[in-house]
Amino acid sequence: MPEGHSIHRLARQFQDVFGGQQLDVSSPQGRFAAGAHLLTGHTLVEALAHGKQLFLRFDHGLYLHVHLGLYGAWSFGGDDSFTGASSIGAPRRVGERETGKATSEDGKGYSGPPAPVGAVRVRLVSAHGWADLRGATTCAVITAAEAATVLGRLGPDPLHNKPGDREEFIRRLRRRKTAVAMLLMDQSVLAGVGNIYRAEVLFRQGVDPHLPGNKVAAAVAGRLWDDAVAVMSDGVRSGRIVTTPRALWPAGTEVAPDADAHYVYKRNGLPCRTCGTAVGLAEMAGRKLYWCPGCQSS
DNA sequence: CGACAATGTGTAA
DNA sequence: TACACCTTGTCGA
Repeated sequence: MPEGHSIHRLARQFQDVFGGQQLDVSSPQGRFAAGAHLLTGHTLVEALAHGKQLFLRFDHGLYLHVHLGLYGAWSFGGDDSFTGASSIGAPRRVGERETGKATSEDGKGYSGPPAPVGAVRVRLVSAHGWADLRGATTCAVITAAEAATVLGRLGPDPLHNKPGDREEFIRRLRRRKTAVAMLLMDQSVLAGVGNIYRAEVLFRQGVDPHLPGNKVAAAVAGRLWDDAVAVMSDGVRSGRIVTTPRALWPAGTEVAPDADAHYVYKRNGLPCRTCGTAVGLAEMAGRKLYWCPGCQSS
């Protein structure tokens, strides 16, 4: 999935290209036909992200709630005014794999959305462009009260970093005996972090992933939060997860090659970029955990 | 072409 | 702990 940075980019994208506009909502695939009927003809007032949850609020008080899950994605297209409204560089796709690649119906020749390709759960159409949702794990029309319930289950989001969030994260992490690597993926402890960010932040802070939450020093927990803020904010800017510094990329390179973008994620068996120890791989609660046994021991 | 894995989560056993 | 969800890119035959 799309970790939290992708969802925050999506919220900005929806606000930019559809905010204040009346939308035609449909479900070409059919599975969301009832929900689409509740929203169509209404105006998008606000797009919100918290962690990996996305909420689109409409003028009659109902919300479209979307969670992309493991492989959901939104794709976009439209005329020049639609593309120009986007503040995130108008990617044609935001989700499991972002791409800036233009599609054939883009730009000057735009004459409405293309025929749906594949299983399009939701299609939003404005006067100037469209958005298609595929593969989401959650897609529902909910009330304000229901949205509040979803938000209430989530921990602080490093991409909001509101006053008190840092302390709240430290409290939630340190009151549990579960391994810190599990807790960083627990959305009620920290909202928006997924498998890549958890591995990379633990490495960058030299924290043993197996250390119980209640054994993580408060200062160390604070550094985990601060690093998540830094690295995820960068992800919102670039649309990619890059956790290595430029010094580790080939000389003269401005953009990190995929092979050099991470310290440990999917680098099992390869030498640690810092100490040379082979990067480890373990299965933890059904997810792959990558770490450096040399740099991250306690 | 089929098999499989993937930035995730909810539910059942 | 297992698997259901049900899309897409990648890799091997």
